[in-house]
This record gives sequence, structure tokens and C-alpha cells, in this order.
Amino acid sequence: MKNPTLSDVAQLAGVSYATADRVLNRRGNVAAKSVDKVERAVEELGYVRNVSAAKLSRNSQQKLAFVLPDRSHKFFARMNAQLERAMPNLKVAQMTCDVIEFAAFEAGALRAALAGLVGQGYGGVAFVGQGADGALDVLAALRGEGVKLVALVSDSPAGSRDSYIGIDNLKAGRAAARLVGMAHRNVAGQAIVLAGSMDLRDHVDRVAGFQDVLKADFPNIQVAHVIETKDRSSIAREKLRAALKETTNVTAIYNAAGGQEGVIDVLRRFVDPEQVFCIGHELIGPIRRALESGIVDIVIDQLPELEVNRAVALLQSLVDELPPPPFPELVPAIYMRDNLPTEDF
Amino acid sequence: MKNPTLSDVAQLAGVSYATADRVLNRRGNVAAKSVDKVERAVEELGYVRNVSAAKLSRNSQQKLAFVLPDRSHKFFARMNAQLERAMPNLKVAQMTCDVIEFAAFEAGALRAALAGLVGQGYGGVAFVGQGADGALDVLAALRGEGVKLVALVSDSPAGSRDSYIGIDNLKAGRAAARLVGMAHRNVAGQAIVLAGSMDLRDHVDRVAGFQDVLKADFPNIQVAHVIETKDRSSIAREKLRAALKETTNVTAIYNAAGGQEGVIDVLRRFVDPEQVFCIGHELIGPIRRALESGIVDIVIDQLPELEVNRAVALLQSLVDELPPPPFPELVPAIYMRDNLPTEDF
DNA sequence: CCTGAATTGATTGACGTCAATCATTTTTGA
DNA sequence: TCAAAAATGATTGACGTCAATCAATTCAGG
Repeated sequence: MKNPTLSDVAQLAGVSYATADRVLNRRGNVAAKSVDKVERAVEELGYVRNVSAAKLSRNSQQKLAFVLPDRSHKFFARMNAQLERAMPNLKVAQMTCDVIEFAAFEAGALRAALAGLVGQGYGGVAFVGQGADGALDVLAALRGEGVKLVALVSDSPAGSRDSYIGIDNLKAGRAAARLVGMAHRNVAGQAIVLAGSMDLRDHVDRVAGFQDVLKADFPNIQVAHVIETKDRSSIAREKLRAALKETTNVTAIYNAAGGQEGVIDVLRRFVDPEQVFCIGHELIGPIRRALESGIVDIVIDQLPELEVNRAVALLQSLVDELPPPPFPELVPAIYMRDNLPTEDF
Repeated sequence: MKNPTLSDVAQLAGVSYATADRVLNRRGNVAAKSVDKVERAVEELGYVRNVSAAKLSRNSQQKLAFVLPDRSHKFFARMNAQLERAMPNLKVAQMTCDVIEFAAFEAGALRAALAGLVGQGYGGVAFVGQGADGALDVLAALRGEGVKLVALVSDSPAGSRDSYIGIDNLKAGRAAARLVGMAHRNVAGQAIVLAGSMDLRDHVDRVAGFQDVLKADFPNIQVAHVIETKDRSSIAREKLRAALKETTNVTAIYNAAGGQEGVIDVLRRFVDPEQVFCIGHELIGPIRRALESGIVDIVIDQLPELEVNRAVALLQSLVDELPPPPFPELVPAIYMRDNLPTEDF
């Protein structure tokens, strides 16, 4: 009924409490055969450390940090808001959480933000991996001092973090293409694709997935343009407008990028929603309204609230050295005007 | 830096530790003005109970139970498996979790299963609410002895449980209709709808949502039949076959029910996938393969693994009287052959 | 003002782990 | 075989809360 304690383990192993403790907390100076005896006893009793007692004894407030692009990007504002909602829960777990914002798409900004965390005693850090390639040394420094790292939304190289939480962008792009294809019903047409930057792995993946499926299953839909917007509305507006002018029979627009206001602007003014199937990413205010009014047909959303929840839970288990929660694969929502969430983002 | 303790609260409030304790743990026999003083001090210090210390002191193994339809239903097998994966995490939280299976679709089976839990000292119970109408008295009995209740997948009446975890089936049906409509591109056609039983709220909602959207936005798609299958493959097979025979120009099939093997059978043998847009619910083995082979176009999945995770987390917070985690609205996955999860269910 | 009831104060052992100290025993190597 | 090194044992205070006890004080009603 009652869980075994470390004393029980020691007793069964035939060693003192002190030795059992040395084994479990890796304090060293233990003979191999003692380690063995203790481990066998742990196994036999199914001993698991009483986390409550451990935390209480250690009596340490763990510090977490979330390093996110500034919240002027509405997508990251959603993450920020969710983090805010999670604060009470973090508090009862005896943790604090700082949010560090950095200028998105500015080279070196992530690096600088992360560098500020070195030596500050953080137990875990979640960061949006966009631009992490230029921060590998800082990430290594953090890990070196025992900080647990979780990449969010956009992955950083495998060796540089403990875990990644984000969607599979290749699949997202493929799904987008399938939906476009379905909506065409074998009618031929031209598609325009927008991406923030072909330097960003996320966007590259989405575009690649999109093109793969079109090529394989819907050959009569051609990708006429792949536009780079740098996630800026003004650029998107101009380039999309130009592309529309020089292309006949545009039947689909896939915006794999963020910052969609510019795209919607053009759609609203120059495009017949009946003729053009339009699909984008991330449900933020303006996009939602475009969806509701029929200008946009589908929005793929990576559910940042869910990602934040997972990051928090994962960091908690990492810093306490507990087994990670069994997360199923993260699958983005596909929103239409008919299944929008009740809360507005 | 360090969190305030109850002693700090007592001191600030100008009462003894004992009195502060009496207030926080509702032990009674405290004068109103003392309660007030303590509450003000709590507020001012931002005191939150140290959960680790509380759990340690109480030293109680909490018992949870999940009451699910038997796992011969592959959908519930998925839940079962996820629960299995969550066991280590429950163990470190000093909790145990029993899984009680009952015969699905058998009147009284849920009631009987729940009745077996009364007086057994459970701290929290999650149950699939299908058929809960006949078990309201047992639910009341459980709540009466302090058991926290969470309805899963299918809700039970609002007053009979603490919380509900499941998808919005109306929205799911609406989304299904939208996808069907998109794929028709203004071409007229006939749709066949299948449901397990029109007594089940879930299925009724899905069908209603489906019909709503068709009526409003795609009037040239008619619902020719609404078939009740009792979630049995044999019935689905027969009735669908008959419906197909007597209907010309069938262009869509929406299966809102579980137990889809029968439907797939018929599709495989008698239906041209090119002509008929087919959409169903819940990604289980056979459906997945039908999706991959092009017989089924879309599967809406309510992500039972996620639901189980939430139920576990929610029950934990309920039994420990902690603030509930900030869950965003649960949105079902829309699977196509292109965005299937890596793991097979 | 007195009495019984209500309220408050003071204190304590337990919960299981951590982290430390100090003494003792065993092992190793020259 | 002996000294140094390695390993082990024994013990302890702290962590913050819970749940209990018992004594002391305040309050209400007659």
C-alpha cells in the first residue's frame, strides 16, 4: 500500500541509509558491488524517490525562463498570454518564470538574449529556436552549467538542446496542398506561395511539403511563384500584388509565412474569394476575421497555447529529473470558419 | 526571493500559527475577524501553500480511477494505452490509478462500474459519460464522499461532475460539412450520413452540425440518408449497402459513428473513391490504412491521448485542491493521408 | 459577576529526503 | 605488514505543513 522509502531500500540491500543515499544521488565513493546491491533493491521494491520530500528538503525555488520574440508579433503574444495563465501553477510548484523578449528576425538578438541568462542560476530555459544557429556557443554554455533547454516552434540543432516542441512543418505543408487539391476537383490552376524567408527551416519545410504533394497528386496545379516576404506586410502586399498581375488563372494562395495582414489586404481588394482558395498559418485576430468573412478558407494553427503548456510541463520534469510526460505527437489545428475556437486570440 | 511560509502569514496577521492553520485548512472555531486578518495577510504576502510540504505531511497515496468502455473498441484502447504511459508520472506524484472497463452501449454497465467505486476511497474518477444519465445517483453518491469527477469524451449533465474534457461535436460536424462542400466545388450531389445512435449526444451533435452547414452554404448537396448503425459493423455494412443501391449520384459519405470497419468494407468493394468524398471519425488502425490507400479522404480525430493527459492533470489538481492547468480549447485533429502521425495507433 | 462555551495560543511529532559531519572499517599498494 | 586511501556506517538538523493536544484567554447570557 504505502510506497517504500529509501530506508527500506537500504535495509533490503543490506547497506546503511547513507550508502543508499550516496548511490541514488550519485555522490561517489561507493564500491561497485554496493551500487549493485542498492540498484537491485530499488528494482525489487519499485522504489521511486518521494518528490515532495525531495523538493521540500532541497527547498530550492527553481527559476525558468522563456525567451520569445517580442509580442508585437501577435503569434508570440498568444504564447505570452498563455504563459501568464500558467503562472499560478508554476508558483505552486515553487518555480518562477521570467519572460525575455527579443527582436524577431534580427540577427544576433536571440544570442544576446540567451547570453544574458548565463550564470543567472536558471534551472530551465525554453526558447524559440529561430536563429539559434548563431547562438550555439551560448546554448552550450548554458547546458554546461546544468540548465535544461527546450526549443520551441523552430528547432535548434539536435545536440544543442534537450528537447524540441513544435509541429512537423513538412506535414503541415503537405496537408495544405491536399486541401488545395481537394478544393480544385481536377480543375487546373496556378498557385502562389508566400514564405517569410527561405532561410527559415519552418518555412522551407512547409513550402517543400506543399510542392511535393501538388507535384505527386495534383499535377495540373502549378506553383507560379514563391514569394519571400521577410514576414513584413508591406513586402507581402507589393510582391503579391505584382504576382497576381502577371499570372493568369490564379486559383490558390498558400501563405506559409507569418505577418499576414498584407496578404489579407490584397485579397480583400483584388481577389474574388470564390475563385481563389486561400490558406494560411496561425490564427490571430485579423486572420480569424478574414476566415469568418470568407476571404481566407483555411488556417493551419500550431496551437501555441498547447506548446507553451508542454514546454512548461517538460521543463518542470527536466529540472526535477523526473520522467517526462507522455506527449502524443503535436498536430496543428486546421481551422475553417465553422470550427473556430470560442476564445478570440 | 524565498516564498513566505504559514508562520510568516500568522506573524503578519498578528495571530498564532495555530489560528492561521485553522483558517487555511477550514478547521472551524475561528472568529470572523481572525479569518479576516489571516486572509488579508495571505493576500498581502501572496502566500501559497507549499504543496510539497503538504503532501509530505499528509502522506497520503491518492487513488484515481478511469472508467472506460472495454478496450475491444480500438478508440478506447488508445486511451488505455496512453493511461499506461502516464503511470510512471502518476507514481512519482504518489498516486495510483485503476482502470475499470465496462461493456460499451450496454444500459446500466457504466452505472454498475461506478457503483463499485463508492466507498473505496478514491480521490478522483474520470469516466466516459456515455450513458451517464442512468448513473446520476451514483455520481452524486461519489461526489458526496468527496470524490472529484471528470467526464470524458461524452459529457454527463452539468451538475453531476466537476469538469468535462472532450471536443465540441457540433463544430466537428460543421467542419466535416465544410470539407465536403469544398471538395464539391459547386457540383451537386447526395450525401449519406451514418451515426451510431441518435440517442448519443455526441453523434446527434455531429450530424446536426453537418446538416446545418450543408443547408446554409452548400444547398446543392442533399443528405439522402441518415443511417443508425448502433456502432456495429454488420449493421453499417448492410444499411449502407442498401442506401447506396437506392440512391443515385452519391458524392459524399460522412460517418459520424465509431466502429467503421463495416463502412470501409463497403467502400472498398462498391464505391469509386474518385466519385465519393468520404470522411469519418477517430484514427484507428483500419481507418488509417483506408486513408493511406485513398478510400477515405479525411478523418477527424479527437486525440484521446491528449484527453487522457488532460484528465490526469486535471484530476491531480482537483484532488490536491490546486489551481487547474490553463487548458486551451480542445480541437480535434483533421487527418489526411499527408499529415498522419508517425506512431500507429 | 459567574459560568460554560467559544476562541486562541503554544507546542510537538511525523512525513521522507537532502546534505553534511565524524567515526569506523575495509581495501589497496608498496 | 603497515600506512594511506577508499568505503561504509551512524547520526542529525532542516525543509513547511498537517493534525493533534492541552492550556490559557476571551466572550456571551443569565
